[in-house]
Amino acid sequence: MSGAGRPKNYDKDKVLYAATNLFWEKGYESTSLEDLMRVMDLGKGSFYNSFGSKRDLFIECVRYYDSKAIDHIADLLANSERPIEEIKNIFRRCAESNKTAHFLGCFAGNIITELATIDPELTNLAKAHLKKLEALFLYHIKNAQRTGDIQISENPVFLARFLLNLWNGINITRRIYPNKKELINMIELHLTILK
Amino acid sequence: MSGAGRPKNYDKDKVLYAATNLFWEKGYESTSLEDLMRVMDLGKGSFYNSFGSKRDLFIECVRYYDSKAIDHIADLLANSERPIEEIKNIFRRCAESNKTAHFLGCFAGNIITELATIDPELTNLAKAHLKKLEALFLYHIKNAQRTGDIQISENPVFLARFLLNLWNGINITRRIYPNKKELINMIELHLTILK
DNA sequence: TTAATTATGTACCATTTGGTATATATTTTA
DNA sequence: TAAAATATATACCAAATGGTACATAATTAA
Repeated sequence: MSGAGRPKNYDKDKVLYAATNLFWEKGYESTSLEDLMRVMDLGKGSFYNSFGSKRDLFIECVRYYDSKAIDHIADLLANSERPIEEIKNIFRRCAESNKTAHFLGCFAGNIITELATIDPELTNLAKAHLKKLEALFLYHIKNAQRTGDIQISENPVFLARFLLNLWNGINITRRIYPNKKELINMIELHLTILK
Repeated sequence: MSGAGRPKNYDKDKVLYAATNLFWEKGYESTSLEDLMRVMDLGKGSFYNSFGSKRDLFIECVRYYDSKAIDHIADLLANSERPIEEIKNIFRRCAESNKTAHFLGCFAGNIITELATIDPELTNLAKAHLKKLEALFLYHIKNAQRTGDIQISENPVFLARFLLNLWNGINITRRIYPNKKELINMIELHLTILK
């Protein structure tokens, strides 16, 4: 099935997941190869044979995260009877995160902030992710305006970007105020626009 | 005037300014001592004699930036006849930044994002800065509600945090859409709340 | 059963990192 | 003018960095 040669001794999905979580926690530069090899449980030989370089692995991790996260949210919204309410609940659940999740923030937002002036290619991967998120918002806002689920007649492009900015803002604000009490009212105030 | 000993050969304000700009551009970890010594035009001897360590210098830079930036905005608002309009204009001017400013973003937001899970002490300096910014918003929102300059009766604490989140969101959104056209409508949509 | 193929473990490496030690230079104070 | 005090320049350093070379192990195809 998988051709000749010694078989891989690890589960690709598992090591990618582990690496992604580490990059998420520490950022790109502050994650060392030693760290990566430890959490992936891989030796140097396997690491470089399989992933080429730290940078290549990072790219794979971002793509891995991108597809998983976007698929998840797309499914959530596609299977909801009131997608706008589901979008609102996604933001509300942000406020209810535990401390760890608050301090981790959004993987894509973190990458953009760390690498904006340092590595445009890596930054673009993260930008593309957030643009997909915005596109999901836009799609469901347009639908809701058409079906009458929301009454606001504002340009849906602006509304989607408004939500993207709420998302991005929370990524920083949640580190300053890592608890529901301090976040939820600010978030609800944003959501009053979507009606 | 300044006691015995060989006098310093550099302007403290200038080297601090140069170091701050470099940290702003590259972040904490990605800024090397070599980089710092170059932009500060200092040798190793002077560097360590005067600033102790890279980390100590960073702390000085954040404090330096914090006081300058907060003083500037506080003055702007204190000297305005309609502080709420001035706040709105601050956000509008964000949208009008040049590409460089868009990619640099907010120094404090960048620090929080890079160091949230890595260095709580450094992160706290940046958090304190953004809390001061929020406090300025709050002060002038309360005033405007009292004088009738704005009519909205929403809890001013929530309104101030709403603006803080707009600020934080722009820090990331501006990297994705680094131009006025793509930012201004989203920003204006936020500002419609403040009336 | 042997050759081809792929994975793994290990020893090694050049570069860069933040930092120290120390000799020397320049100033003020006594 | 000598001593004390501070600044600067330079040589040096240990540790960590990402990465390579290569021998060996494990599998399949011929």
